[in-house]
Amino acid sequence: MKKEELSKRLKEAGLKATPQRILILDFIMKHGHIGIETLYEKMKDIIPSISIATIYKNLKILEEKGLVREVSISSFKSLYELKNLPHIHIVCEKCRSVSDFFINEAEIKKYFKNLTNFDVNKVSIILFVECEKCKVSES
Amino acid sequence: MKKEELSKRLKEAGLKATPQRILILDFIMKHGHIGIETLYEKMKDIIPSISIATIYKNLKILEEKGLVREVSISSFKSLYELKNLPHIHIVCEKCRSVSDFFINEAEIKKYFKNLTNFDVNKVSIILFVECEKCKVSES
DNA sequence: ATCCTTGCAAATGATTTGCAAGAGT
DNA sequence: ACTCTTGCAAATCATTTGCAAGGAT
Repeated sequence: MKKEELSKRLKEAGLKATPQRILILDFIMKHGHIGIETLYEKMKDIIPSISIATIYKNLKILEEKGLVREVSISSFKSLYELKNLPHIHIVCEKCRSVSDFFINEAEIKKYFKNLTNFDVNKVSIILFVECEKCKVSES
Repeated sequence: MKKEELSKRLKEAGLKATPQRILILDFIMKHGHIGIETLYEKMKDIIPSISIATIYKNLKILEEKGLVREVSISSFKSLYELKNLPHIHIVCEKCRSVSDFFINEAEIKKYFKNLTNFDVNKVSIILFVECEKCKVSES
């Protein structure tokens, strides 16, 4: 997604398209998910004057406007991701990498509706596994 | 579960069975899941000298020893629960109540193995719904 | 008796806030 | 021009740590 598209998305959400916000979205997009500290470090290279308070404020408002989602995993710091395609998270317990697995959301909701009898609005699913890389590098 | 049983569990984990620890487990058990601040408030009624640092230290060590699990839900503070029967969390988006739904873990793992092709060690599943109470109290 | 745990206070870390200057529409 | 956003510094809130005294085995 190019800057213009991100800019457009911001304006549609009623937010001004500042370089800071575009860059936040851009980095989140490139990383899939990214933590605040990492975001701050990377943004400093491009906007050296950036303040971490600005990042906090923007992540908050971007989440309120529905552009970004916070990902909470026990014993991890919060990560942030674009609210695009529905997916679940796969966490490697060895190397602590987090990756996305895209899903058919309706399908999953149906499965859980079936199981629990609740109409599910939203799901948050994390699978803890050992990733391929770690399996291979095992002695 | 009675105090003696909790005390036994602590000793089995190689921890001393102090009143503070027993009370922490007792409250977590009674609440299903409880946050640190609430735990602190409730414990003060029974052990007025309790320090919140003690609660932090103990939750940490209880988690390390596998007696307790931290539950992370976006925009919630961490909750803690006993590591007993496998279950998933159902969160009402209206009243923000959190409840447990007990599952057949093998079954769920099979479902996701089937879907993702990963051998799943552990799952963390949160379903966001509107609970019965909230549905009823809707105008 | 020994070692672990507690409670306190201080230290650290994370997040939020107020405000004046600057940038986007 | 007007309003929203930024960056800074300070304030607040959450979590961790060191240490001396007390408690569990």
